[in-house]
Amino acid sequence: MSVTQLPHRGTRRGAISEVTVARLPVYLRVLTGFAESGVATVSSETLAQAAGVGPAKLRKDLSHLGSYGTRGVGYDVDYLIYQISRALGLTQHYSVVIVGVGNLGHALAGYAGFGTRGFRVAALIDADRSRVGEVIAGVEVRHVDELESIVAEHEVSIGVIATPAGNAQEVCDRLVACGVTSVLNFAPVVLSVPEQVDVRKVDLSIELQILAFHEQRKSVVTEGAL
Amino acid sequence: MSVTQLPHRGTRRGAISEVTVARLPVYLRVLTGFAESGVATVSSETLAQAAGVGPAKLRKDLSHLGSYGTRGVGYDVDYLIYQISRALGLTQHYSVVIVGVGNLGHALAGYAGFGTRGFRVAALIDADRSRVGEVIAGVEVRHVDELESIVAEHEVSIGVIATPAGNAQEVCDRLVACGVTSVLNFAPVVLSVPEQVDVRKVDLSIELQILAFHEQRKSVVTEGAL
DNA sequence: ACCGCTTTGTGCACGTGTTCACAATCGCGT
DNA sequence: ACGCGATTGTGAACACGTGCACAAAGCGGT
Repeated sequence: MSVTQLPHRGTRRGAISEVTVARLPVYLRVLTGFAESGVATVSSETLAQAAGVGPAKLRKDLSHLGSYGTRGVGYDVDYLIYQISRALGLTQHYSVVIVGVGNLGHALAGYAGFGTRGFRVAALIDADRSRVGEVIAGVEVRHVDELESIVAEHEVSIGVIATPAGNAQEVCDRLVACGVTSVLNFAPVVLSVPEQVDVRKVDLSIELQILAFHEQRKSVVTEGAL
Repeated sequence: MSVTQLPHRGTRRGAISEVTVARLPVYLRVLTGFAESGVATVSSETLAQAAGVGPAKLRKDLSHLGSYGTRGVGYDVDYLIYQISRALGLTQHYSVVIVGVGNLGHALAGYAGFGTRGFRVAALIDADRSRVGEVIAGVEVRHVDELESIVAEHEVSIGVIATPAGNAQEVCDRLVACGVTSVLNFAPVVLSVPEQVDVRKVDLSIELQILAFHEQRKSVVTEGAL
């Protein structure tokens, strides 16, 4: 999973907490699965188990969006999907640019999650001119020199950085300079951005290291049991 | 960033908390950068800024591993790198298998973070026989039928799942059945695993949706300011 | 040897997130 | 119309993470 890079900007009154927001997409996915299976209503018990959380936490999370369940019955699947989508802002449409068309950028471009649910990949951007013009998953690769004009033209609000670590900050600065206010960073660096920009970081190496820690803990425990 | 899928298994006495463990790899990376720049000692102030956290939090995190700083001076970069590495269990070696050689599996195989720091990719595994034998980033692709024997032979403890969503749970079950105790899941599903297995999840779509939420919040605020 | 400057390590207070337990509420059968 | 079983929504207790503020402790200059 990924972690926010910046400390919480003061939580507004009545706002949904950050941890809750992070869980809503999971509920949404599970609910979509139920909907496709033809399930019409779910209890917090069932939904919570499918999402891997406790029922109480689930109900409290959902209660922050409003009272969309009916007591004694549960939640209407379709209606809850709509409400969560709305709370997450998925009823609007967002244009995304992916900068860096290496292996990772390639994978991201092909990722199904991008096309659906309100996200449209406006362009793939790379510094290597030999890749420019190539079409990946229906999207054209364009040169990084055009970054500013692409962002302006498509009203891009979300930038995905999949460049090598060395270029990430520069790319980020350029994105921010032309109005991008959310950044998803795959490069292994800590980006510095102005206050109002949100950065989320996905870092392979960090995930592995966290797993390594738990592995080690397990072996120590096992030793201790001998 | 990514998130643990399961609730905290009871925190052991004297253990390092989960949030701290998640930050240690960041400190480690920043420290490595300092070391390469020839910096010998850093203060909590400097290190914290580079890592994007507050100085107090940083010191408290580090204090959980022991007293490795010297007052009035700061932390010895090399020594601290060693201590964090040891705390994370990176002084040991871990064998990893990557299951699913699509775009994402390809990207992961090529990712530099895997080769270094105690992680060795034992094999790439795919269900498509036409890919078997291919060599990616110096690692051979082998068929999923051999999964169990590969895991046993290389004493694999960490499995990376980069398969389509539909196959993820099955692959996970097989990995767990032959002794893998840590799983890094890129497939957009909630895996169910036995108690002692750690699962971490990296989910593109979830990250985007979280960013979408913040984007929406910003535009609402902007509207309100008109 | 001492003093003052710097920086760590940490006790304490605060805020946030989680869990429990239960009252409020709904549908349904009679 | 009414009562019963089921399930939500939530107040209150609790656990955990964060940030402040300061005492403890090292270094260097005199």
